[in-house]
Amino acid sequence: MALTIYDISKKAGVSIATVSRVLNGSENVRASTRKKVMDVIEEYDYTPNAFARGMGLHSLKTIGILCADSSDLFLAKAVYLLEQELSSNGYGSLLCCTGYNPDIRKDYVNLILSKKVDGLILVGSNFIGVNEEENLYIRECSSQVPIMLLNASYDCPNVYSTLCDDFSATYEAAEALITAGISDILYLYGSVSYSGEKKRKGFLTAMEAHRVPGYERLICYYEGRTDRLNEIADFVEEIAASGPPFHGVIASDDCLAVGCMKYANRKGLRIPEELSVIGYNNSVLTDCCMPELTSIDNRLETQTHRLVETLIGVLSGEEMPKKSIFSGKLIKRGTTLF
Amino acid sequence: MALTIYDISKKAGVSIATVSRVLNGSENVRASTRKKVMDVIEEYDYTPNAFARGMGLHSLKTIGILCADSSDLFLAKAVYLLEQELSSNGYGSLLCCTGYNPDIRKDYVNLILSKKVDGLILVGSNFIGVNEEENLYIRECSSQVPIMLLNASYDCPNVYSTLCDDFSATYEAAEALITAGISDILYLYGSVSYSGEKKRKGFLTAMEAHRVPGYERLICYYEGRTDRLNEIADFVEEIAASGPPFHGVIASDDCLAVGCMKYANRKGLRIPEELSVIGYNNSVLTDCCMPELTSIDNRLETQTHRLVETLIGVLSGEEMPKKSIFSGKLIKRGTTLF
DNA sequence: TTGTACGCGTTATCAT
DNA sequence: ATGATAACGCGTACAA
Repeated sequence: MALTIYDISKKAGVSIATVSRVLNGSENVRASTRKKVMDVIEEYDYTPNAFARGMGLHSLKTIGILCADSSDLFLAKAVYLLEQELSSNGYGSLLCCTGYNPDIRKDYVNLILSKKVDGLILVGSNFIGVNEEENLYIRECSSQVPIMLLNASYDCPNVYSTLCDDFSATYEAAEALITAGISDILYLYGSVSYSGEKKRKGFLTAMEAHRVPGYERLICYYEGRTDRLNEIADFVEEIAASGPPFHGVIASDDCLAVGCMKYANRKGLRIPEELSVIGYNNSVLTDCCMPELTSIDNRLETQTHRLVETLIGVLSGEEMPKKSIFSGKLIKRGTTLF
Repeated sequence: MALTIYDISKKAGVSIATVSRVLNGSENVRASTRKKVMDVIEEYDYTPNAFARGMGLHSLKTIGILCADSSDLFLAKAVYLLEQELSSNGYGSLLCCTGYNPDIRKDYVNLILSKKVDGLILVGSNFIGVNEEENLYIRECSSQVPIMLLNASYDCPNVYSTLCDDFSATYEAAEALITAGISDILYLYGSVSYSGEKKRKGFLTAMEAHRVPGYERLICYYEGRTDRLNEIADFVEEIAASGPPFHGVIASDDCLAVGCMKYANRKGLRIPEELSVIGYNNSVLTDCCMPELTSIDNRLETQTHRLVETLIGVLSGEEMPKKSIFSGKLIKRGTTLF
């Protein structure tokens, strides 16, 4: 059986209150007493019982991390970085993968909240729907613990957002293609989430600004799983067969972009001479295809760092910015002419 | 302030013991009483305090998941699958990424153990070192909670292993290449872990069995990060420049294999005509390169399912197999001639 | 500076 | 079937 604070207090010849004070770094302990207690603690390798401690402190120093699918390249990296940041701040990470069905999100949130986490991080913009009523569950739970949004934004007390300016990043990517002489651009997206909509609007705003006619017909939504590259290629092949021609592609995700490259490869289209491709997320996939994929970097490391920094601040009772926005960056590689 | 079990018992006009019985699905409650209590619980949306509950049950129904880096393709998928399995068994997942430095592993284990998890899953074979003393920390902590190894094996009470027969899988891959007429094979590996050594031995045993001369010079260890594909390509380029020629590659990881493909691409080598490549893990990377990568599937889904099944059994006090071994499978794609 | 005593919300044990 | 009560291990007023 593990030792309790009572055992330690007895062995050290002090009261449990003193042991507790030593444990929690209180100033009001004589140095000699502290040492006496510390010696016993170390001798017996004593660790306070986490449950009892959680009960007293109303916290186990644990943050809930919710994401749709932690095996997704982008989300996996985000989860990893968050865990690292939290860990170095003394917090544990309770991971929970919800899948992409928005209807059951609420259940997962309640589940993880029932575990008494100190805060909640929602990773990925698919936690924020387009219409208000989808997001009510967030408003509800924000009364219990601070909610941190990564790659999304929602205006609500006790909800903090960290995100990339996906609108501008996509706008600039589209503009770069147009400037390079390519204005028949396929815009391929795979989710209608918060950031997904920002990207799409960035694209169509750029097309409007440059008065590109008929661009709407080349805005296509791919519903399937983004890790099925061949199915993505099939999808693009259908578009190419039935829709207007295109010589550029902007995808809302690197996977979709690589899927396009597979399509091009099947058709013998040369990249970037006959087809320019721009992805999103600047993931490891950008390196593994030939030529290497031009992609938009959303500064995930910067975002996760800031997010956790903000969270720790909130938990310490400090006033923190409700929204932190970073700008994305187009990383130019071999799939574009510029 | 959240309601307590006392509040509920008062409102329902019963004792806290009865409320607790209802909560925990005890049989010894009259149906009418149960309904009465349930109504109050639902009306006030009562949830038991997790800390107090943990204290009573000595468990918060949480499993610790340790892995080196959850953003690694293979590990990320493993973590995801484990979380799903655990979740559907009513367990939460406390994730902790340790990095690849074995010296600090022990600290992480103690840290996560101090959070009172019910069990520990060590994901990836790099938790098991080649010499016994490296693994002592596992022996120590196995007295506290059951330890589950994914993709590794270690003989010790209360430690359970689930793994793929990497030796045979690699042996067969090497044999397949040799049978296809390619016996000058570069074996590229990136870790000296438990499974890493099994793979390597599978390779060299196959080479011995087929009496391939001088194969040792083509067994190469890449020390860098496996997500730096261009650096891998640089590394292979050096080997090609200074070492004996090779017309086949077997890599211990898909990333390394794709790195080789990048090298081939730089040199204008045709795949598979001039260079055959076989990867390991059958990850999404196999699809994103051209041609698609032949790879060894280690049946991760099967493994994670069995691992959690075993863990749940152990936690329920059942007798469970100490070791579950599945056979790998060579998934043939475009980077090999067969 | 140190100790006592209580509260935290459960589950478990023993009566009834 | 139900209730009263004792742990569980720790933090913390409050007292000394």
